[in-house]
Amino acid sequence: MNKIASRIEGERVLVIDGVAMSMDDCPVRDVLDHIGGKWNSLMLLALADGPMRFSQLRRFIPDISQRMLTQTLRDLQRDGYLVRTVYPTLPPSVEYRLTDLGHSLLTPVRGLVQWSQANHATIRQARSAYDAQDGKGR
Amino acid sequence: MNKIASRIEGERVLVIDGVAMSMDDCPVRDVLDHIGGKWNSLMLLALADGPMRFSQLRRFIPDISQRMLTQTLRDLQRDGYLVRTVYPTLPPSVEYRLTDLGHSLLTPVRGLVQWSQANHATIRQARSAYDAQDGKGR
DNA sequence: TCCACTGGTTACCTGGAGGGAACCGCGATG
DNA sequence: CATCGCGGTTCCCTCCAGGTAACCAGTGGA
Repeated sequence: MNKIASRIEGERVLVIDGVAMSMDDCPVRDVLDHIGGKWNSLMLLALADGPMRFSQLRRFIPDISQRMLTQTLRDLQRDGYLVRTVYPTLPPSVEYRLTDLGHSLLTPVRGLVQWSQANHATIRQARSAYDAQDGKGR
Repeated sequence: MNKIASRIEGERVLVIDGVAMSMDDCPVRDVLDHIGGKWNSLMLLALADGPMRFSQLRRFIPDISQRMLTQTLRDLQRDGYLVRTVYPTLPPSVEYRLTDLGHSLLTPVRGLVQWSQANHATIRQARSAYDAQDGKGR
């Protein structure tokens, strides 16, 4: 059996696919929880091909509220995905630019984006099929 | 400018990286919101190398509550990532098995998992650096 | 004089994700 | 007779992500 839920040196660990995954201090969840926010991955994609200013991002993603824009940018900055630079012009302009870490995260994120676009129709189909049989035979 | 926030045939669309992303009915968010749940991606990984039964999964992922286990499995089944098969034994045993769609989703998910493990240390470092400077200079 | 734009902060509120615990029928086991 | 494991369902509660709106200082333009 390849699957092991055990303790290695007192730490609870799952071994899946031959890869150890810690449950107590899971790096995967630690990362996924943050980029899993409503706007985070979209923000990374928005900054993919060049830095943007605050109000530029605001116009680019019209659905985001000012509060969530600030918060999302702060979160991404805190995790080191982007840098915030203030230029002392009048009025001061603030530039957000992806770091190398941010750019490298884009690779797996794009993988998921492409998969989503490729399989969206299939999923919608599966959903309506499930809902239909759920309604009749239960 | 590569970035366009516009309307194509009345639909609000972002063009990022040369790829059109719908905002109104976004396939990416539609997928990411579902696999972004707390247990969903872990569940896919747990079923990666073979089907498992309900209580087998329960023991495998001890932290999940019975309620969330059922709900997560239903969600994944609804989206077509896995199939639920009841064997009329006594007591009836229920098997959960990934579909081809589920397996194919594992590819990009693994990409993210690997990235997370590779860059976890860097991120934690960035976080504590941010928190430290936030404390002093603000 | 009044408004708009810059880049935010703050207070308030709500919906829903997720946790905990009890309960279910059935059969096997002690 | 009681308890365990199977595979759930149901109710209740808490917490927080995220939305709305008001407000801020400073400057430029009509």
